Amino acid sequence: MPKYEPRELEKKWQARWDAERVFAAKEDASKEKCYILDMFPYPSSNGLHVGHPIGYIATDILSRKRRMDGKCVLHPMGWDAFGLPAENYAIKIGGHPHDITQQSVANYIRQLKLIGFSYDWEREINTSLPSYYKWTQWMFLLLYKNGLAYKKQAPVNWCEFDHTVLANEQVVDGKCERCKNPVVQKNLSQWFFKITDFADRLLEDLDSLEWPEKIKAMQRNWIGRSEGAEIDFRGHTPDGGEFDLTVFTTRPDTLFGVSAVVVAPEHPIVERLTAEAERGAVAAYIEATKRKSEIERTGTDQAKTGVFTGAYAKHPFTGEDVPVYVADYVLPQYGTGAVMVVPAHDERDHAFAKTYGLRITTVVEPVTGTPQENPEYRRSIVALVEDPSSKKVLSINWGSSMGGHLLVGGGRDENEDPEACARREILEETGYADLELVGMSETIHHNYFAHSKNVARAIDAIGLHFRLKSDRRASTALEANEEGKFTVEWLSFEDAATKVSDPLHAYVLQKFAFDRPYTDDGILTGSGAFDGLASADARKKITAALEAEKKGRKQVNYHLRDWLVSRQRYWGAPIPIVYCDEHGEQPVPEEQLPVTLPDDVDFRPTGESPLARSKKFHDVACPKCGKPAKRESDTMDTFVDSSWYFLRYCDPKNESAFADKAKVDYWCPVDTYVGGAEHAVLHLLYARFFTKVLFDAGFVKFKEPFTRLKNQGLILGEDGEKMSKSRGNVVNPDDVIAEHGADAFRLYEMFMGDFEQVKPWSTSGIIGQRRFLERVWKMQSGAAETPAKLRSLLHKTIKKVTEDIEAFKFNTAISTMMIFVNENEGAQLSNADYEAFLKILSPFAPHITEELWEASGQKELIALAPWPAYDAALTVDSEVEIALQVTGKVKDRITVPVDADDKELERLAMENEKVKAALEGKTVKQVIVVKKRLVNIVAV
RNA sequence: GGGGGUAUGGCGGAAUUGGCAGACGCACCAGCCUUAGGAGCUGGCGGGGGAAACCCCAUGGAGGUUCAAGUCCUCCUACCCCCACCA
Repeated sequence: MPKYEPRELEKKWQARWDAERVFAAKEDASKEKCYILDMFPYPSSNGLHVGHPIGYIATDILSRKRRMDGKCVLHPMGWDAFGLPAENYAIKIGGHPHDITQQSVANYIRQLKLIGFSYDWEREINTSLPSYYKWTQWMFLLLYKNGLAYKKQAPVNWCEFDHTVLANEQVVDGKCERCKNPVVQKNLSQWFFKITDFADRLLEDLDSLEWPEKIKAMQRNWIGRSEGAEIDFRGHTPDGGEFDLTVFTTRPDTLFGVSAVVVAPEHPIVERLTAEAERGAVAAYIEATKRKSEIERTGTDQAKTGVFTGAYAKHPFTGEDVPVYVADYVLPQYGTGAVMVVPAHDERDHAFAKTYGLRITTVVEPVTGTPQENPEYRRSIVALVEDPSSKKVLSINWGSSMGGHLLVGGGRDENEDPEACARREILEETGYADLELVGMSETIHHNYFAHSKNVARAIDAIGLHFRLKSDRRASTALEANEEGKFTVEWLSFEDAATKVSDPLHAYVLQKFAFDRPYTDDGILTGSGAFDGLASADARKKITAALEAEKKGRKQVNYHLRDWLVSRQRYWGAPIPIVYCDEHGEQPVPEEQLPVTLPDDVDFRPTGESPLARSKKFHDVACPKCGKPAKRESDTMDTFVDSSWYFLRYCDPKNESAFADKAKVDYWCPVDTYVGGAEHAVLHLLYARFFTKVLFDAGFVKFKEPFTRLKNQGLILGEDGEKMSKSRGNVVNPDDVIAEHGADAFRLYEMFMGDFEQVKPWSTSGIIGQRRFLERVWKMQSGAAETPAKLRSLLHKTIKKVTEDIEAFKFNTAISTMMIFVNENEGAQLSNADYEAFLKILSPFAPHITEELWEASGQKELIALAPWPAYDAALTVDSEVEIALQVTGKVKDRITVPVDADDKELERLAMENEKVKAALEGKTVKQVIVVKKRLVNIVAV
């Protein structure tokens, strides 16, 4: 046997796969199809580092295995090739983005081929080529014709320094990602896609997907559906002006706690509602808001500022006048751009009310704890005693088993005054007597289960806030059963907040010590006819009452906004629209597509779209009348390109359609989709949106593009930090492969740990995989028959590897194969069994297994060989080792027949010498037998 | 502030879903082989005690349920990711 020289044989097999077109996908209606897809990369000029291919290796293993299963596999690769980095780099070095992209693509292909992936390279796509973006433009027109693409004036992120619009993702902490200068808002006429029309469908269909919960949660979050109500306030100014102002709230149950109405500074009504006397102040405030940067405006820890407008709004039910303010904590683009201020039940409103001295009225009584069945009713008090000189609160420590730290609490008789009751309890338990009452809470509805008395309780509690006037203490008067059960401690506010865990006491602490408003649901109070209702019920009833009086309505709002797709940049797909003086906005007729990028243009950003500078491009004839017209000069967001690319792979060279319908019907949807979690929202949401648009238009038969999604975990540098050029911890796969070969590299990436978990790279770790392959290289076969024990191990290994590949548990699949190889010494394997092992290893290490397969006398490729079946009977042992425990401690291990019954196992355990010794002088209380696992003899 | 996740030897990570914690690999240690070793082979390798048999402790922390807990429940801590003045 020659030495294992990975590089030599890897080149050999890669060349043969290419030459024989082994991985070219062909539709075959008689076979089950399987579409396994990687998120296509943006070909960066930096090339791939070792973190990138982990997902590609996983999909390659799955694809190779599924091909061997006899399935028809589509496993393509392509390039998300439009985008800013290539354009910026071109500007920097004075080249053209097209050339730079082509160079990067060539380098990516070289690197990917080095790793030995089984892509169908004949289906390679590139979003920056006219043959592709013709269909991106076609998609735009499809949306346009269905009323889903529209142009409107909108505020966008604008970088003053780079003179360009920036996508949201290019704005980092309110600054331009590239030049780090602050980003300002600018009003520009922009193209949007109406993704908001699909909000509910995008939300509902998530349930049907085999996606990580995390990604689904992020999408739900991004869509941000919130149910609530719009409420109309009738307003007036002292100058006799009148106006209608509608607010949006998710908490109509708190309507009776309104003490002001606030509108966003950008709200168009501000002009009308501002009283003459306040105009100066309001204008100054709006001006100040404009000067604020994104971060200053939207930081959650910013102080709540605002200005009174002089106007008042009438409460829709009580008719009371509440003041109207302008404040920048209200955002113009969400809801109606106006909110009702309920200081008692919203953190921001609370802070605002504190600053401007607004009334704080409790209209929702708190509910704490978990409601129980058939509770006993009680009354109680909870007293917070504060020592103002030391800023500490009085706590009673009952010990960890009795509820831990509490404030002072106690039961209250039906007619007892809460203050008197609290003073009595404080005196009895702590002895403090010189107290001043400074606050009393609303009724708190507390539910809990009293384990000591085995009874459920519903308690109406009153919280009281006392200040210590002096530390004069009387002697305590404890009941006999309370003596010595607790200690009295003074805790800092912060200590108390972490130590007091009982929900009732914690609420009282938060209310008095930290002045926190109650923002959860509860029981209505001070709300007229709605008193006593639970919040959820009250929301419905109050909304219904508003509707009946035509003063409001049920309303659903979404965080999701329409998708802004215009970009004032060169390196993207031109938007296929023409503007005619006579006929206005005109779509470019389909037969004129693609609208190609001009190559004679200076694409340096100056503020206007570079395409507008090309006369050849810009001056066209109106498609309708033929008179001179102007072409739209914006390009599309690159996320448009990637929203439909998975369809193009089905039929990448089609010139008359984005793909042949029969081919799309055959291959789609994608069965397994793999990529990084950074695309959790944007790309995956947009692709889902496009799929629904195409479904509605009858082009595809499925509503969701990606049935199963897996996210690869990030690979960190050896220092445990994210790999980056600036940190200097980037590892290049080229170097690793040059030293140990692609097979060792593939195995190591898969062996490192759980596929979806973050994990650091270790260059020394890869040697283990190289050693494993060296052992495989030296494995021998030729025995007439494999020994029974090894044969059984082989079949268990086949079973485990088969199941683990499907479940993306590649790390344990590899360790199982290592165990098999470690167990295998000398020429014990039959040729057939040896070859079966090579087959299950082949998706992981395709090159070495092709070589050994050939050396074993096979003429066909192992990549085309059938996946071995395992004999289920051989995966089950006839004997198993079980543990013998005495009271949970293992005393011995014995080997027993696998089908031994409980009685037999118990007998064997009782007869065991070590068990007998451990049972010496003890009485057996119970024997637990778990077949194939253990016998546990409980003895005292 | 909201949502999601993670925590197991020196390190990466296993653990049949409640049943023998530490599989597999790296690193390390000892021995063999070798002129040599960044090669190969054999053995060891969570901590503590003990000559040994064996005993005790141990899966971020504290409680709990159970014959049995890394796994289930309650509370807490630390770190990571995403979103965030969204009313």
